[in-house]
Amino acid sequence: MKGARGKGAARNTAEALRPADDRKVGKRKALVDQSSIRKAKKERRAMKDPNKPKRPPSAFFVFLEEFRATFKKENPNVKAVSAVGKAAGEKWKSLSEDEKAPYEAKAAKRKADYEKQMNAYNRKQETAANGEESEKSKSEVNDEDDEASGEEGQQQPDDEEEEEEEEDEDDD
DNA sequence: GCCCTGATTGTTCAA
DNA sequence: TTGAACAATCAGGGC
Repeated sequence: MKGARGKGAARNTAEALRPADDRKVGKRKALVDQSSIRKAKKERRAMKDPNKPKRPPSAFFVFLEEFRATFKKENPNVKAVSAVGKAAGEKWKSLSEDEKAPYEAKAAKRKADYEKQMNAYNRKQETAANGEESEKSKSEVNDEDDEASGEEGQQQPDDEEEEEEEEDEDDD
């Protein structure tokens, strides 16, 4: 992970629907004005579970991954992500349904994978919650003599979901 | 030095 | 139903 991710632009989905020229006008300033929003976002990110599976890329993002490599090769001097994003967006729109199909297939696959991971994640969460609850009731029973017992008891079932998907590259 | 921004589209989730 | 958030990327700029 690169740590700070630029969710700034994407957050303006409504704005994103507007012409680019509209959008680039003092965007950052406006956002800086919304410091409270930023704060909230920060808090949200802070409390976000790092173990939670990341959202799967959409077909466009799958395409973008590939496009970036190509774009870099063809434009080694252009480093701005905004340029890549713009170019990718234009190219994406120019693609036919047929050309988009493989990316959509990949995205679907990733999505399926994501759902699996989410399942496992949710199960883990439930198990943890249950463990906590039983732990709570246990401590209610034990009341005051547990101090020494430690937390070894709540060993989570961890990786029962080995995620052995192994990417069977089926595209064309 | 750390954190945020920009630029894009599609998907997901919450209200 | 609608709209916000987030997924990747990384140079550059602000504080």
